[in-house]
Amino acid sequence: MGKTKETNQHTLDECTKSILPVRDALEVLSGKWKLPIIISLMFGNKRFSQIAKEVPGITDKMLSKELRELESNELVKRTVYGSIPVVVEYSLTEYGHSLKIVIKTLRDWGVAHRKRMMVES
Amino acid sequence: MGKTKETNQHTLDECTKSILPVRDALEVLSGKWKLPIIISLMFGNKRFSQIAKEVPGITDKMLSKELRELESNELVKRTVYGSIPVVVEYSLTEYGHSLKIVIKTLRDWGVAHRKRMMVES
DNA sequence: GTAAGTAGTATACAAAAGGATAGTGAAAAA
DNA sequence: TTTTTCACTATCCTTTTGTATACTACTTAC
Repeated sequence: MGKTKETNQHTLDECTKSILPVRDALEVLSGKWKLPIIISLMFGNKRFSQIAKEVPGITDKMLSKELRELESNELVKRTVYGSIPVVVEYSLTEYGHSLKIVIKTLRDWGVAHRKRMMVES
Repeated sequence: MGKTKETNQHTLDECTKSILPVRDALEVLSGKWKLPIIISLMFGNKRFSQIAKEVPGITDKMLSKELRELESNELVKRTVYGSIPVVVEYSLTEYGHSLKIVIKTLRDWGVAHRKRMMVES
């Protein structure tokens, strides 16, 4: 009786210790568009319309909203050049680049997942 | 002129090659609850109400919905024992366990992210 | 003169995700 | 006898996400 309860408590603690940081990460990264936008910026600094072309399916409204969120989380930097015509460049911050390994891992899993789905169908 | 266009086309292709698999992964994993549920099952097979206790804040409705989706993607297995009372056990499939590295990477980033936020405030 | 590109914003709407609360029916514990 | 446990489902509601379309004001190219 005591044993079982202690064991449960122990795994619950360990469980929480894993869930909380993952939840912190998800708060910043979750949604359909943030990671694709970051991936596009990993290949170089881009302007608004360039990102729009490279992230298939995104609308201007979503891109603008997501860029603002990424900027407020210090993952992306926005720089304005000149005034006529206005040119705006987006780039990854150093912190944004720290997501490289997360993206690589997720990408590898995604590749395997797609293969698996192909075989099944 | 030709050079610039070729270069752009090249990075666009590479970019797409990264975005598509990440998008495949996100389709299965995105949302607030799926990864936390999987983490809870990484610590052992569980019954419905046990998962509900270990994933802080989740409602029965969300848990039931997410478990069904995870099952249909073959990440989670649902087993019914006996009939009175009904006992249902959830477990990770082997495929579900392949997410271990994804979760570890995300967790590590989340830990660093939380530290960073603490320092800032 | 017209179209396309620059970086977005405004508006209206539909769909999906998530939250709060209550209820089911049978059994076992208080 | 009332409560608790089990594994959910039902209903209603709000918030978030996403889509579609049009618009701004200026410049360059055709």
